[in-house]
Amino acid sequence: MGAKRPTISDIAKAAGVSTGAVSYALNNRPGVSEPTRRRIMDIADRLGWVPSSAARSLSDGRANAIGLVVDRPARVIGVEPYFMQLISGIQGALAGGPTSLLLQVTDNAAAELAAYRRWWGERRVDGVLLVDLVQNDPRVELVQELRLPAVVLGEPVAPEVPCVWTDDETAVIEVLEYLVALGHRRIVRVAGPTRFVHTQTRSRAFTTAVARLGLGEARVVHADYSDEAAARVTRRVLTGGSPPTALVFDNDVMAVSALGVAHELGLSVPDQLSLVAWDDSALCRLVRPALSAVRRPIAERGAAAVRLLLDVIGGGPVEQVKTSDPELVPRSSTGQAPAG
Amino acid sequence: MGAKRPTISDIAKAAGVSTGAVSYALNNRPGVSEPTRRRIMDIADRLGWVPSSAARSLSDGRANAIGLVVDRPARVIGVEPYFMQLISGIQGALAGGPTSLLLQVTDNAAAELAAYRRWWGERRVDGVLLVDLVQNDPRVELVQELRLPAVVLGEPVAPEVPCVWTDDETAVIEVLEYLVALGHRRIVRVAGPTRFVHTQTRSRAFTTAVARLGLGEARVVHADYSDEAAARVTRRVLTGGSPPTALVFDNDVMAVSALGVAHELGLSVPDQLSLVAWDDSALCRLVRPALSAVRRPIAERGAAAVRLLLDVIGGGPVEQVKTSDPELVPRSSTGQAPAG
DNA sequence: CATGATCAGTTAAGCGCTTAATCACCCTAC
DNA sequence: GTAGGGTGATTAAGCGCTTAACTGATCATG
Repeated sequence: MGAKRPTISDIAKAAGVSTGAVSYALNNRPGVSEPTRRRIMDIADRLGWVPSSAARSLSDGRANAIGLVVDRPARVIGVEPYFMQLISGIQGALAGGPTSLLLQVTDNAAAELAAYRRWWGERRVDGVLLVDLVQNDPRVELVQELRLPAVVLGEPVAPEVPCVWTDDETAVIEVLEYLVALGHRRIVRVAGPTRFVHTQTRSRAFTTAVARLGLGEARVVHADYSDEAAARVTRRVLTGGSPPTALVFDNDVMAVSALGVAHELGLSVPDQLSLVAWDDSALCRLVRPALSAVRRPIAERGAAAVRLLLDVIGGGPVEQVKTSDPELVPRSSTGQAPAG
Repeated sequence: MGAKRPTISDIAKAAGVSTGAVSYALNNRPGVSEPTRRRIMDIADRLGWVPSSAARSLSDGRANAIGLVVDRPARVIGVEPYFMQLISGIQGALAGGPTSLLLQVTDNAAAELAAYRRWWGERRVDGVLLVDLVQNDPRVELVQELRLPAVVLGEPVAPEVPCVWTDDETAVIEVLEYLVALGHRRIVRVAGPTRFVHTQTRSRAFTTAVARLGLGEARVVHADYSDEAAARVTRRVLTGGSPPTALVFDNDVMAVSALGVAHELGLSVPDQLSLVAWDDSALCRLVRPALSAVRRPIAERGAAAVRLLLDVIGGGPVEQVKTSDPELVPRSSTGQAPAG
């Protein structure tokens, strides 16, 4: 009916006890007899009582919320399935609990820092999730300075920072070995921006593996995850000297974009050119030929990060959690290297 | 440095005034002299003071947050650029202000209702955004019962419910006329689930226009926005009796999926089959042939909805805001109908 | 039978902020 | 000289909940 929200004192009145007793009862703490507790509980949910988060936060200092800020231009974020999958995973781990997710999308790093600082100041969140770490990331410094519980989604940065990571290096190697087995020797990696730590990690793994496999000099080019940049870079690589027979991308959007470029250049995929996407998604399945991709457990990462964060907030130990390994899903965009 | 968050009483102490004075000063209300106000302000931001949202909510009853719950299966949500664009728009309108966005992704309607109810009970949000309305939507009833300010993103449902809507009907007509001009007469609409109001709105417009243009009986088939369902439905339609020469989809993912099916059936797009997507996105640009699409101002909708919601929360009048019109972006997936 | 324990509650302070009510001045006006 | 009127502040109550400290019983124990 009306818009009156019952408070514990309404319950207290109805039960003929003090508000203190009600609080103890509802929080399952000792101090009230079993029958009284039951009576209070009954009244509480007959009245449809829900604790006021503001009052709770104010008195116990916990916000029952965690924050995520995503700093990628709107242009990119719309296309990439990555974040929505991540958010799905996060919600999965949050479901049922008292904790909510505060989301912010910004388009510059300064705004992101400001958001974290504001949330902290307002005591709006108990902790935050950090994604897309860059070298010497100022956010890491910030959360440490503020003593704001945080979990890094990506790769271990320092032993005192909890994180959830995925073994990308092994996956890079697996992809390379797979391509080499198909006869490819000129393989170019189309990576994301250099500043991201995960870009560097993968590039390092790539370079090392290329050397180990005796493929000559490793070639890595960079784009910004957008289809436009990827198209530009791919076009240049494919029309330059000693063009590669296989391309490995850092996300799915860029790989799909490259498919268009190949088409435009009259290169048949996979007969003349093989393509591998990172981050499998419906996108990869949807296009023709369907893209071979490295599937990472994105939702799992999100869920694990949330669990870890809630742990850390609860005073648990700092851990570095490893997710299940990425796996290569071969589809129709990879095949034998062209002869000669 | 440390993790001590200053409160107004710290400021009061430093300024040698009462906390009341500090509060008046920081909120720009009368009751303090200009010099004192300035002094207080200075101290406040030297100390890096940020108001505690919990304390504020508790005392003034406002949460400074709005909520959005999206109820689509994780499988679908990851692919569709729609929501991320919507969220971008929402954030744009929120940026700079004191209001944050609380997001929840669920996979069933009951959980969605529960989320709204909980947020209301916890006084966590000042208002909510409602998307994907269905016929006689229980959420509308709920927010009215709770007197929870809400803005519907979609179509007007009732005069007392504020909403932001886009003129889909005209767009449907425009698309049809465009296709008819290209010589198409057998046009099938591949729609989203019937339960959504916007599906019905578009279907009605489609049926009416088909009749008016003398195209015989209107054909509408339904899928659930996913690529799998779209592929299934498209396959059936294209291999059935009197196959259409043009298909109009209710989102981008389904259209892309249909492109794959056409390929699989050896139908050349656009020579033998024309395809139109709803909701333009990078997806449409990325595939070959690039998809003709109806572009809707998604981010604009989000931003307008937020502005309206903040208005309503502030006690403003209930309005029905119309966004700019959708526009057809012709690309390579539409062409002359095949002869005969 | 006095002495602790134990149990079931109550009281009241406090979390950080807003705001109505009050107060102490100083200034005009009659 | 005193009533009235602004200013520029202070006081204190209250928002809804948690929790340490306290109160009164009831009950076993030496």
